Amino acid sequence: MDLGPTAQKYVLHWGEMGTRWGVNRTVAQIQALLFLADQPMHAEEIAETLNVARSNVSNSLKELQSWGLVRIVHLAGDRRDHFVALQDVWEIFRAIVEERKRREIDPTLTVLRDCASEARHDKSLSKAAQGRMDEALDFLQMLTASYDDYKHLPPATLKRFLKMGGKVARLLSTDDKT
Amino acid sequence: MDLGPTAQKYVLHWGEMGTRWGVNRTVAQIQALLFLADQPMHAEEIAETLNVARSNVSNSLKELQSWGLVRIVHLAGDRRDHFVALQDVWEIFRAIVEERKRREIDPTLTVLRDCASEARHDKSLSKAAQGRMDEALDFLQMLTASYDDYKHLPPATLKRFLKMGGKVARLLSTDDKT
DNA sequence: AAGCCATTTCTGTATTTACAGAAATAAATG
DNA sequence: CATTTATTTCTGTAAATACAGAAATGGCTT
Repeated sequence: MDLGPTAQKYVLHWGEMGTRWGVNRTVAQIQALLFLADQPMHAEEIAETLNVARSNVSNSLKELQSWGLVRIVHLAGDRRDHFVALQDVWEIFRAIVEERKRREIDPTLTVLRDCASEARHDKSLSKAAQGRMDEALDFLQMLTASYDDYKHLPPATLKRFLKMGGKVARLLSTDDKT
Repeated sequence: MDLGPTAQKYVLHWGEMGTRWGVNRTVAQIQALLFLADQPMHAEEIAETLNVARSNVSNSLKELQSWGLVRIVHLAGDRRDHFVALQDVWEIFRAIVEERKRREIDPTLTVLRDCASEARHDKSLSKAAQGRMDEALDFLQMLTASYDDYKHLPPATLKRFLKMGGKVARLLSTDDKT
Protein backbone atom coordinates (compact mmCIF):
# COMPACT_ATOMS: atom_id res chain seq x y z
CA MET A 1 0.00 0.00 0.00
CA ASP A 2 1.16 3.50 -0.75
CA LEU A 3 0.53 6.30 1.68
CA GLY A 4 -0.73 9.65 0.45
CA PRO A 5 0.99 12.81 1.70
CA THR A 6 -1.57 13.51 4.41
CA ALA A 7 -1.58 10.01 5.86
CA GLN A 8 2.19 10.02 5.68
CA LYS A 9 2.44 13.23 7.66
CA TYR A 10 0.01 11.86 10.21
CA VAL A 11 1.85 8.58 10.65
CA LEU A 12 5.29 10.16 10.87
CA HIS A 13 4.18 12.71 13.42
CA TRP A 14 2.52 10.06 15.52
CA GLY A 15 5.73 8.07 15.44
CA GLU A 16 7.64 11.07 16.78
CA MET A 17 5.10 11.65 19.52
CA GLY A 18 5.42 8.02 20.51
CA THR A 19 9.13 8.37 21.12
CA ARG A 20 8.51 11.37 23.36
CA TRP A 21 6.22 9.31 25.54
CA GLY A 22 8.45 6.29 25.76
CA VAL A 23 6.85 4.35 22.93
CA ASN A 24 8.92 2.82 20.16
CA ARG A 25 8.67 4.82 16.95
CA THR A 26 7.72 1.89 14.73
CA VAL A 27 5.10 0.73 17.22
CA ALA A 28 3.49 4.15 17.21
CA GLN A 29 3.66 4.40 13.41
CA ILE A 30 1.95 1.06 12.92
CA GLN A 31 -0.76 2.05 15.36
CA ALA A 32 -1.34 5.26 13.42
CA LEU A 33 -1.30 3.41 10.10
CA LEU A 34 -3.87 0.86 11.21
CA PHE A 35 -5.95 3.58 12.79
CA LEU A 36 -6.29 5.20 9.39
CA ALA A 37 -6.58 1.98 7.40
CA ASP A 38 -9.95 1.14 5.89
CA GLN A 39 -9.06 -2.53 5.55
CA PRO A 40 -7.16 -5.04 7.67
CA MET A 41 -3.51 -5.19 6.63
CA HIS A 42 -1.04 -8.05 6.73
CA ALA A 43 2.47 -7.72 8.10
CA GLU A 44 4.20 -7.66 4.74
CA GLU A 45 1.97 -4.82 3.59
CA ILE A 46 2.71 -2.83 6.72
CA ALA A 47 6.44 -3.37 6.34
CA GLU A 48 6.36 -2.16 2.73
CA THR A 49 4.21 0.85 3.52
CA LEU A 50 6.43 2.05 6.35
CA ASN A 51 9.73 0.84 4.86
CA VAL A 52 10.77 -1.18 7.88
CA ALA A 53 11.86 -4.79 8.25
CA ARG A 54 9.32 -7.58 8.50
CA SER A 55 10.73 -8.67 11.86
CA ASN A 56 10.33 -5.19 13.21
CA VAL A 57 6.68 -5.22 12.18
CA SER A 58 6.17 -8.61 13.76
CA ASN A 59 7.51 -7.48 17.13
CA SER A 60 5.71 -4.17 17.02
CA LEU A 61 2.40 -5.85 16.26
CA LYS A 62 2.89 -8.15 19.21
CA GLU A 63 3.53 -5.10 21.37
CA LEU A 64 0.39 -3.39 20.07
CA GLN A 65 -1.67 -6.48 20.76
CA SER A 66 -0.37 -6.52 24.33
CA TRP A 67 -1.68 -2.97 24.64
CA GLY A 68 -5.05 -4.11 23.34
CA LEU A 69 -4.80 -1.62 20.51
CA VAL A 70 -4.54 -4.11 17.66
CA ARG A 71 -6.05 -7.51 17.02
CA ILE A 72 -5.68 -10.22 14.43
CA VAL A 73 -8.39 -10.98 11.91
CA HIS A 74 -8.49 -13.57 9.17
CA LEU A 75 -9.74 -12.97 5.68
CA ALA A 76 -11.47 -15.67 3.67
CA GLY A 77 -9.10 -17.36 1.26
CA ASP A 78 -5.97 -15.81 2.73
CA ARG A 79 -3.65 -17.70 5.02
CA ARG A 80 -1.91 -14.64 6.29
CA ASP A 81 -2.74 -12.89 9.54
CA HIS A 82 -4.33 -9.55 9.04
CA PHE A 83 -4.41 -6.77 11.60
CA VAL A 84 -6.91 -4.16 12.60
CA ALA A 85 -6.57 -1.42 15.20
CA LEU A 86 -9.10 0.20 17.49
CA GLN A 87 -10.50 3.03 15.43
CA ASP A 88 -12.50 4.84 18.05
CA VAL A 89 -10.46 7.56 19.72
CA TRP A 90 -12.17 7.09 23.07
CA GLU A 91 -11.50 3.39 23.07
CA ILE A 92 -7.91 4.04 22.12
CA PHE A 93 -7.54 6.58 24.88
CA ARG A 94 -9.05 4.22 27.41
CA ALA A 95 -6.85 1.32 26.32
CA ILE A 96 -3.71 3.42 26.62
CA VAL A 97 -4.61 4.84 30.02
CA GLU A 98 -5.56 1.40 31.29
CA GLU A 99 -2.28 -0.17 30.22
CA ARG A 100 -0.09 2.63 31.46
CA LYS A 101 -1.85 2.44 34.80
CA ARG A 102 -1.30 -1.30 34.95
CA ARG A 103 2.33 -1.14 33.87
CA GLU A 104 3.55 1.98 35.61
CA ILE A 105 1.15 3.46 38.12
CA ASP A 106 0.27 0.23 39.92
CA PRO A 107 3.91 -0.81 40.42
CA THR A 108 4.65 2.73 41.59
CA LEU A 109 1.86 2.48 44.14
CA THR A 110 3.41 -0.72 45.43
CA VAL A 111 6.78 0.95 45.81
CA LEU A 112 5.30 3.99 47.51
CA ARG A 113 3.43 1.79 49.98
CA ASP A 114 6.65 -0.06 50.70
CA CYS A 115 8.36 3.27 51.25
CA ALA A 116 5.61 4.42 53.57
CA SER A 117 6.00 1.41 55.84
CA GLU A 118 9.79 1.37 55.66
CA ALA A 119 9.86 5.04 56.48
CA ARG A 120 8.70 4.37 60.02
CA HIS A 121 11.93 2.54 60.82
CA ASP A 122 14.19 4.73 58.75
CA LYS A 123 15.90 7.14 61.10
CA SER A 124 17.56 9.03 58.29
CA LEU A 125 14.27 10.19 56.79
CA SER A 126 12.87 13.40 58.19
CA LYS A 127 9.24 13.69 59.15
CA ALA A 128 8.81 16.32 56.49
CA ALA A 129 10.21 14.10 53.74
CA GLN A 130 8.10 11.24 55.01
CA GLY A 131 5.09 13.52 54.77
CA ARG A 132 5.86 14.36 51.17
CA MET A 133 6.16 10.69 50.30
CA ASP A 134 2.75 10.16 51.86
CA GLU A 135 1.34 13.01 49.82
CA ALA A 136 2.69 11.47 46.63
CA LEU A 137 1.10 8.17 47.58
CA ASP A 138 -2.22 9.80 48.47
CA PHE A 139 -2.21 11.70 45.22
CA LEU A 140 -1.72 8.64 43.07
CA GLN A 141 -4.23 6.68 45.08
CA MET A 142 -6.82 9.38 44.64
CA LEU A 143 -6.13 9.59 40.94
CA THR A 144 -6.48 5.86 40.42
CA ALA A 145 -9.56 5.64 42.62
CA SER A 146 -11.23 8.33 40.55
CA TYR A 147 -10.10 6.69 37.36
CA ASP A 148 -11.69 3.41 38.45
CA ASP A 149 -14.86 5.34 39.12
CA TYR A 150 -14.97 7.01 35.74
CA LYS A 151 -13.64 4.36 33.45
CA HIS A 152 -16.83 2.40 33.06
CA LEU A 153 -18.86 5.38 31.95
CA PRO A 154 -19.79 5.55 28.28
CA PRO A 155 -17.75 8.00 26.18
CA ALA A 156 -20.80 10.16 25.55
CA THR A 157 -21.16 10.78 29.27
CA LEU A 158 -17.50 11.53 29.78
CA LYS A 159 -17.64 13.83 26.84
CA ARG A 160 -20.48 15.87 28.24
CA PHE A 161 -18.76 15.80 31.57
CA LEU A 162 -15.64 17.36 30.12
CA LYS A 163 -17.56 19.67 27.83
CA MET A 164 -19.35 21.32 30.70
CA GLY A 165 -15.83 22.05 31.79
CA GLY A 166 -15.14 24.30 34.70
CA LYS A 167 -18.78 25.19 35.30
CA VAL A 168 -19.55 22.40 37.73
CA ALA A 169 -16.16 22.75 39.30
CA ARG A 170 -16.54 26.47 39.84
CA LEU A 171 -19.88 25.75 41.45
CA LEU A 172 -18.04 23.52 43.86
CA SER A 173 -15.49 26.14 44.69
CA THR A 174 -18.30 28.64 45.34
CA ASP A 175 -19.77 26.19 47.80
CA ASP A 176 -16.39 26.34 49.42
CA LYS A 177 -16.97 29.85 50.64
CA THR A 178 -20.44 29.34 52.06
CA MET B 1 24.51 14.02 51.57
CA ASP B 2 23.83 10.38 52.13
CA LEU B 3 20.52 8.88 51.19
CA GLY B 4 18.77 6.52 53.57
CA PRO B 5 17.36 3.25 52.22
CA THR B 6 13.81 4.55 51.86
CA ALA B 7 14.73 7.74 50.07
CA GLN B 8 17.08 5.74 47.87
CA LYS B 9 14.33 3.34 46.87
CA TYR B 10 12.04 6.25 46.13
CA VAL B 11 14.57 8.09 44.01
CA LEU B 12 15.65 5.03 42.05
CA HIS B 13 12.10 4.01 41.29
CA TRP B 14 11.21 7.50 40.20
CA GLY B 15 14.18 7.46 37.86
CA GLU B 16 12.94 4.25 36.28
CA MET B 17 9.45 5.64 35.86
CA GLY B 18 10.93 8.68 34.18
CA THR B 19 12.57 6.58 31.49
CA ARG B 20 9.25 4.88 30.76
CA TRP B 21 7.66 8.22 30.09
CA GLY B 22 10.41 9.62 27.95
CA VAL B 23 12.23 11.47 30.73
CA ASN B 24 15.95 11.10 31.27
CA ARG B 25 16.71 8.92 34.28
CA THR B 26 19.04 11.40 35.96
CA VAL B 27 16.58 14.22 35.44
CA ALA B 28 13.84 12.23 37.12
CA GLN B 29 16.13 11.17 39.95
CA ILE B 30 17.17 14.73 40.72
CA GLN B 31 13.56 15.83 40.72
CA ALA B 32 12.72 13.08 43.20
CA LEU B 33 15.74 13.91 45.34
CA LEU B 34 14.87 17.59 45.55
CA PHE B 35 11.25 16.74 46.17
CA LEU B 36 12.29 14.89 49.30
CA ALA B 37 15.02 17.31 50.35
CA ASP B 38 14.38 19.47 53.40
CA GLN B 39 17.04 21.97 52.38
CA PRO B 40 18.16 23.49 49.11
CA MET B 41 21.03 21.51 47.60
CA HIS B 42 23.93 22.62 45.45
CA ALA B 43 25.01 20.79 42.33
CA GLU B 44 28.06 19.15 43.86
CA GLU B 45 25.96 17.75 46.66
CA ILE B 46 23.45 16.33 44.22
CA ALA B 47 26.18 14.74 42.12
CA GLU B 48 27.70 13.06 45.16
CA THR B 49 24.37 11.85 46.48
CA LEU B 50 23.33 10.26 43.21
CA ASN B 51 26.82 9.23 42.09
CA VAL B 52 26.66 10.98 38.73
CA ALA B 53 28.96 13.49 37.08
CA ARG B 54 28.76 17.17 37.87
CA SER B 55 28.11 18.00 34.23
CA ASN B 56 25.22 15.59 34.14
CA VAL B 57 23.70 17.31 37.14
CA SER B 58 24.20 20.70 35.56
CA ASN B 59 22.34 19.75 32.39
CA SER B 60 19.61 17.93 34.25
CA LEU B 61 19.00 20.90 36.51
CA LYS B 62 18.67 23.15 33.50
CA GLU B 63 16.14 20.72 32.07
CA LEU B 64 14.18 20.67 35.32
CA GLN B 65 14.15 24.46 35.42
CA SER B 66 12.75 24.54 31.91
CA TRP B 67 9.93 22.34 33.18
CA GLY B 68 9.33 24.78 36.01
CA LEU B 69 9.91 22.01 38.52
CA VAL B 70 13.11 23.38 40.03
CA ARG B 71 14.38 26.85 40.76
CA ILE B 72 17.60 28.39 41.97
CA VAL B 73 17.93 29.91 45.40
CA HIS B 74 20.89 31.56 47.04
CA LEU B 75 21.96 31.03 50.60
CA ALA B 76 23.56 33.76 52.65
CA GLY B 77 27.30 33.45 52.74
CA ASP B 78 27.48 30.83 49.99
CA ARG B 79 28.41 31.67 46.43
CA ARG B 80 27.11 28.44 45.01
CA ASP B 81 23.74 28.06 43.39
CA HIS B 82 21.34 26.01 45.40
CA PHE B 83 18.29 24.28 44.05
CA VAL B 84 14.82 23.63 45.34
CA ALA B 85 12.01 21.71 43.70
CA LEU B 86 8.28 22.15 43.83
CA GLN B 87 7.23 20.11 46.83
CA ASP B 88 3.48 20.20 46.43
CA VAL B 89 2.25 17.21 44.45
CA TRP B 90 -0.57 19.18 42.85
CA GLU B 91 1.76 21.89 41.69
CA ILE B 92 4.14 19.28 40.34
CA PHE B 93 1.33 17.55 38.50
CA ARG B 94 0.14 20.80 37.04
CA ALA B 95 3.61 21.83 35.92
CA ILE B 96 4.18 18.51 34.18
CA VAL B 97 0.82 18.50 32.44
CA GLU B 98 1.27 22.11 31.37
CA GLU B 99 4.69 21.47 29.85
CA ARG B 100 3.74 18.25 28.11
CA LYS B 101 0.77 20.02 26.63
CA ARG B 102 2.97 22.85 25.41
CA ARG B 103 5.68 20.59 24.03
CA GLU B 104 3.70 17.73 22.59
CA ILE B 105 -0.03 18.27 22.45
CA ASP B 106 0.04 21.76 20.96
CA PRO B 107 2.41 20.81 18.13
CA THR B 108 0.28 17.74 17.50
CA LEU B 109 -2.80 19.91 17.22
CA THR B 110 -1.01 22.01 14.63
CA VAL B 111 -0.12 18.93 12.61
CA LEU B 112 -3.64 17.53 12.85
CA ARG B 113 -5.10 20.83 11.67
CA ASP B 114 -2.69 20.83 8.75
CA CYS B 115 -3.76 17.30 7.96
CA ALA B 116 -7.41 18.25 8.10
CA SER B 117 -6.97 20.99 5.53
CA GLU B 118 -4.60 19.00 3.34
CA ALA B 119 -7.00 16.09 3.40
CA ARG B 120 -9.51 17.96 1.28
CA HIS B 121 -7.14 17.96 -1.68
CA ASP B 122 -5.67 14.54 -1.05
CA LYS B 123 -7.37 12.11 -3.40
CA SER B 124 -5.61 9.13 -1.88
CA LEU B 125 -7.24 9.59 1.50
CA SER B 126 -10.63 7.93 1.93
CA LYS B 127 -13.51 9.79 3.50
CA ALA B 128 -13.50 7.28 6.32
CA ALA B 129 -9.85 7.84 7.10
CA GLN B 130 -10.37 11.56 6.85
CA GLY B 131 -13.20 11.19 9.34
CA ARG B 132 -10.97 9.38 11.80
CA MET B 133 -8.34 12.10 11.53
CA ASP B 134 -11.02 14.62 12.34
CA GLU B 135 -12.10 12.61 15.34
CA ALA B 136 -8.54 12.52 16.62
CA LEU B 137 -8.35 16.28 16.21
CA ASP B 138 -11.70 16.85 17.89
CA PHE B 139 -10.70 14.62 20.75
CA LEU B 140 -7.48 16.47 21.47
CA GLN B 141 -9.18 19.82 21.10
CA MET B 142 -11.85 18.84 23.56
CA LEU B 143 -9.28 17.57 25.99
CA THR B 144 -7.23 20.74 25.85
CA ALA B 145 -10.29 22.98 26.04
CA SER B 146 -11.41 21.20 29.20
CA TYR B 147 -7.92 21.35 30.59
CA ASP B 148 -7.82 25.11 30.08
CA ASP B 149 -11.10 25.30 31.92
CA TYR B 150 -9.94 23.30 34.90
CA LYS B 151 -6.37 24.35 35.28
CA HIS B 152 -7.00 27.56 37.17
CA LEU B 153 -9.08 25.90 39.85
CA PRO B 154 -7.46 25.50 43.25
CA PRO B 155 -6.25 21.99 44.08
CA ALA B 156 -8.79 21.65 46.87
CA THR B 157 -11.61 22.10 44.38
CA LEU B 158 -10.15 19.67 41.89
CA LYS B 159 -9.63 17.22 44.69
CA ARG B 160 -13.24 17.30 45.76
CA PHE B 161 -14.22 17.14 42.15
CA LEU B 162 -12.32 13.93 41.63
CA LYS B 163 -13.26 12.53 45.02
CA MET B 164 -16.93 12.69 44.27
CA GLY B 165 -15.88 10.49 41.42
CA GLY B 166 -18.43 8.82 39.25
CA LYS B 167 -21.38 10.14 41.22
CA VAL B 168 -21.88 13.32 39.26
CA ALA B 169 -21.04 11.56 36.05
CA ARG B 170 -23.56 8.81 36.65
CA LEU B 171 -26.14 11.47 37.34
CA LEU B 172 -25.39 12.86 33.91
CA SER B 173 -25.74 9.51 32.23
CA THR B 174 -29.11 9.06 33.98
CA ASP B 175 -30.22 12.38 32.54
CA ASP B 176 -29.31 10.84 29.23
CA LYS B 177 -32.25 8.48 29.32
CA THR B 178 -34.92 10.99 30.35
C1' DA C 1 43.57 43.11 37.91
C1' DA C 2 44.96 38.31 39.34
C1' DG C 3 43.47 34.37 41.08
C1' DC C 4 39.91 31.45 42.70
C1' DC C 5 35.63 29.07 42.77
C1' DA C 6 31.39 27.74 40.62
C1' DT C 7 29.19 26.53 36.51
C1' DT C 8 28.56 25.42 31.79
C1' DT C 9 29.86 23.71 27.37
C1' DC C 10 32.32 20.53 24.67
C1' DT C 11 34.08 16.11 23.21
C1' DG C 12 34.65 11.39 23.30
C1' DT C 13 32.99 7.00 25.12
C1' DA C 14 29.77 3.73 26.85
C1' DT C 15 25.35 2.04 27.20
C1' DT C 16 21.10 1.28 25.61
C1' DT C 17 17.69 0.78 22.24
C1' DA C 18 16.09 0.02 17.67
C1' DC C 19 16.36 -2.44 13.83
C1' DA C 20 17.64 -5.38 9.67
C1' DG C 21 18.61 -9.85 7.89
C1' DA C 22 19.17 -14.63 8.63
C1' DA C 23 17.77 -18.72 10.65
C1' DA C 24 14.33 -21.40 12.73
C1' DT C 25 9.75 -22.65 13.67
C1' DA C 26 5.08 -23.40 12.70
C1' DA C 27 1.12 -24.01 9.86
C1' DA C 28 -1.30 -25.43 5.82
C1' DT C 29 -1.83 -27.37 1.32
C1' DG C 30 -1.58 -30.68 -2.23
C1' DC D 1 4.54 -36.18 4.38
C1' DA D 2 7.07 -33.12 1.65
C1' DT D 3 6.92 -28.53 0.17
C1' DT D 4 5.53 -24.03 0.24
C1' DT D 5 4.28 -19.96 2.76
C1' DA D 6 3.70 -17.24 6.93
C1' DT D 7 5.53 -15.91 11.27
C1' DT D 8 8.63 -15.55 15.03
C1' DT D 9 13.00 -15.68 17.28
C1' DC D 10 17.77 -14.89 17.19
C1' DT D 11 22.00 -12.43 16.28
C1' DG D 12 24.79 -8.82 14.89
C1' DT D 13 24.97 -3.96 13.67
C1' DA D 14 23.64 0.74 13.54
C1' DA D 15 21.81 4.66 15.60
C1' DA D 16 20.50 7.31 19.39
C1' DT D 17 20.99 8.60 23.97
C1' DA D 18 23.18 9.20 28.26
C1' DC D 19 26.99 10.25 30.57
C1' DA D 20 31.85 11.22 32.37
C1' DG D 21 35.83 14.05 32.28
C1' DA D 22 38.26 17.87 30.40
C1' DA D 23 38.33 22.40 28.85
C1' DA D 24 36.42 26.86 28.83
C1' DT D 25 33.72 30.50 30.53
C1' DG D 26 31.92 33.61 33.86
C1' DG D 27 31.93 36.11 37.94
C1' DC D 28 33.47 37.29 42.74
C1' DT D 29 36.78 38.60 45.99
C1' DT D 30 40.62 40.73 47.75
